[in-house]
Amino acid sequence: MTNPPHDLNSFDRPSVTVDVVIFSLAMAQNDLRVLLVQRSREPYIGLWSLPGGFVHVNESLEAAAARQLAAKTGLESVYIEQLFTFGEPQRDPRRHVITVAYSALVPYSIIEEPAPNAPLQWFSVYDRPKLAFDHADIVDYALQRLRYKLEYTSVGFELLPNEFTLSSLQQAYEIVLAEKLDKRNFRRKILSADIIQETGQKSRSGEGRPAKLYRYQDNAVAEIKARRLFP
Amino acid sequence: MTNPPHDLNSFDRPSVTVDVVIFSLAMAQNDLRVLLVQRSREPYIGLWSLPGGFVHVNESLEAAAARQLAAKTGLESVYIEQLFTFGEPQRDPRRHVITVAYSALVPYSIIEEPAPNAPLQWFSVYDRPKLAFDHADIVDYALQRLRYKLEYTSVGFELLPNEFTLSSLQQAYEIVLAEKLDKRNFRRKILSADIIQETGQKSRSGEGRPAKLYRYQDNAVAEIKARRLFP
DNA sequence: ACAAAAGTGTTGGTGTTACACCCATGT
DNA sequence: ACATGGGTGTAACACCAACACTTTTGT
Repeated sequence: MTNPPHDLNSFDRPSVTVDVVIFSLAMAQNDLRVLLVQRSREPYIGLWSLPGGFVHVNESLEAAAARQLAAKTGLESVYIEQLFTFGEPQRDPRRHVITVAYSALVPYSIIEEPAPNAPLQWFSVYDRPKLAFDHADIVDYALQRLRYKLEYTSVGFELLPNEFTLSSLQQAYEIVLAEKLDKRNFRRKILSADIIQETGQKSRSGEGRPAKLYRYQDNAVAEIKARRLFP
Repeated sequence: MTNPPHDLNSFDRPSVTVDVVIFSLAMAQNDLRVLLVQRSREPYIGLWSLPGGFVHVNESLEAAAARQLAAKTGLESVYIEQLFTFGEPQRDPRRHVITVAYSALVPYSIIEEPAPNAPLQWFSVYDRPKLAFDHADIVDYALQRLRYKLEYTSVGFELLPNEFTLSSLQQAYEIVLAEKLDKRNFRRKILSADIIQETGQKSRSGEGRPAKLYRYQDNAVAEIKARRLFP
């Protein structure tokens, strides 16, 4: 989002915003969602856009991104990562605004659903409305990057609650990658990567055999071995 | 480089620069070099720093980076890539300056050596002077990224002239990765990637058997197959 | 003829994919 | 007892790493 400043002076330098692509999973709907805000003023009034805003002076970029995230979700310590900086002069029709794009991963179902007509909604990344500015490019880029990182790092765990079953982890991977994975191969690879541990508990959610619950060993997103998780 | 503006007003928003890590190979010295400029004013006067400067209004980031590159090297159409954006408020002791770091690869020996006391010099990335601001971090990051991309894309060709031998290509890889590679495996992998073609010519540089010359097929830096070039 | 660099194959090991059935629980 | 989802092993194949000698040229 690139709101106008309160004074409309034209400065001789571009200004800087952050925009945050906030992803979360809707496991029940088998869907990857992104949080969008509806613009209340020109330009692009009524269109949806990424949460974002100006970087304050003496505020780090990551702090600015975290501030946007906290403002929209109330969440503070979630995974957040710089993506890319978009600076085409015409990306904002009013004046030159450079935006540093961030991506955040919010654990599944941590946030309650907004009211149906709220100006803040979750949308499927696979079926989203027309976005303001170049935000569609930013979301596309973020998705591509998320998929890529899912394959060779352990970011995937950031989308799940602390304790999870291997099936739900696999489902998360399948939703993001938009493809089916082989159950046995998936389990072997995750287990052999040695990054999760059993909690000793079992989930008993409805029917079927209860599944072992696992915990991610480390909060840091580490490279998984030398090789990709799913080539 | 983050020069002060001519007026020293303190604005209420951070300003934006680009800094460019310009790499080139010194094949004869088996060295990877980076182009640095010596600062002529405070802060960090006398220290070396990356070529850089403010992004003009209505100028794209990539254009600003290309402008810096052309100003220092005279080169226009070389490989240039956005790396990361550094925005810690204290990275410039004067005021908040956000810099978008770019990396450029300049073909081997395209540029003449500057005069010995010029304020613009090539330095070995492995043995470089103390750098101003956070530029040492930026160079480290650029080197890490270059190594990484070398492994799974074809950026390596950007460091060589249009026509090259497999031995010189291997030498380029060895310099950047700072490790020896197996000749037979290297050749097999490059040739099977199907991204270079024989020119039909041979290099006859001094002693030894003349080597076939190859040309890179495509100017675009493409992913090489699904797998890394050198895992 | 010899020094120097170019060029060339094979083998063992490791990782990856594809694939089908039994197990524990709730109804 | 049956429906539901959890959990497990193996065999063929592809890719990778390690390794040494022959060829072509200049001197």
